[in-house]
Amino acid sequence: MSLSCREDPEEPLTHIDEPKSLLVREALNSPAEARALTEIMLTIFRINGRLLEKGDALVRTLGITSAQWQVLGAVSLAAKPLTAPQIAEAMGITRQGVQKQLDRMTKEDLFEKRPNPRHERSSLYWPTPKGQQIYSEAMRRESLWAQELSEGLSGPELQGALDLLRQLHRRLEAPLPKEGE
Amino acid sequence: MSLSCREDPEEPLTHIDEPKSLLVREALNSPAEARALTEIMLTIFRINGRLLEKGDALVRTLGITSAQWQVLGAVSLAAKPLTAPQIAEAMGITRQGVQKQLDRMTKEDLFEKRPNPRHERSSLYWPTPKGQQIYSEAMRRESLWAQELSEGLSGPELQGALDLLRQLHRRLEAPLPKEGE
DNA sequence: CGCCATTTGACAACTTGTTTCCATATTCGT
DNA sequence: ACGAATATGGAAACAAGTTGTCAAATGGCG
Repeated sequence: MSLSCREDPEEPLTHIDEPKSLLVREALNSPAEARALTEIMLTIFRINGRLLEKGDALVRTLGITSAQWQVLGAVSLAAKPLTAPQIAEAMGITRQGVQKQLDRMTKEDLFEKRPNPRHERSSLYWPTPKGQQIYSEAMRRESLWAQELSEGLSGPELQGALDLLRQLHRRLEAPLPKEGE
Repeated sequence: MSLSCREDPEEPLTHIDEPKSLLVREALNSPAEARALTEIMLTIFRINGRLLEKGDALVRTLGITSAQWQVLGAVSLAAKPLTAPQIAEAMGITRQGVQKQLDRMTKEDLFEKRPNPRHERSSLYWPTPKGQQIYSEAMRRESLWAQELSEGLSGPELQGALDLLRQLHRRLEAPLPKEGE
């Protein structure tokens, strides 16, 4: 949280060669659009980190983590019981990761397993009344927080940013061309 | 990657009660700005996931992970050798996490330890020529990728989205009010 | 100078999620 | 109906990061 060892930024210590020059040269060669997009990507990383912090803090006193909140949200949004792989697909993470959260939340009486008529081993999961109550309280808090956070932001600008981000997301989802692996 | 078990979305399976109604009610109570912001946050989560995938794929054939790329970037941006805690501060993670990456990369001849005149045990780290070369190639690939990805996107819209995201980031950084913990 | 709080490195345990491997269940083509 | 391809769960290993503990180094203050 603090750099006690080298506060003053100018004194030249031991340095021999400078990769920075390469970084700068590459950046200047790019068109403005690509540079803006790179900045957007970096900002998304930073915001993502902050959002995870805030999200965890928001639901901590409900006894869940934001990962568990997300699982509750995926099932609630589907409005019907889902299997672990279905939830994983909806959340964009692996089924094993989802399964761990489901196991924990089932043990904590937030989810219940139901027999799946379509599959002998792959149970369906549905929130218990306790799980539903916790989820709705989480959503209430999120809603209040979003209202506070959006205070004074321009509606059209928000919508414009959302449109662009969705476009970006669409461009990112399809191709993963193996990169000469 | 595919939901084989429940493709048809309409057939009512076993469901008893519906938290969805709560979700929808909350959403409709919120002003449009808050709803757009919530959508932006969800989209950021999704884009973040895709970006991490792509970033890893981009540098995989260079023999580094995106975490290591980030460490190289932090030191290159500073343009002088840094200690592990300084890099951690710059990256927003803990010094132990950075130290793990530094240890690995030092072993792989991507970083070299230099004696720190200010501290007997806390070494300075600087990329070796090999590390510099790998980093500059990573940046070259990133630049090409960003150009490709930004193709056809409107410059002003990109800039507008960036401005809004930065504003959002600024609003997210300060207050973490403990939430009645 | 000496005490003491802070910083740091080293180490270990834990968390969250991914990957890999295997055994079983399911689906689909013939 | 049979067999192959695909899904699935479970366990184990791995990856990246956090937290906690301890000892050594540093720096400030009386």
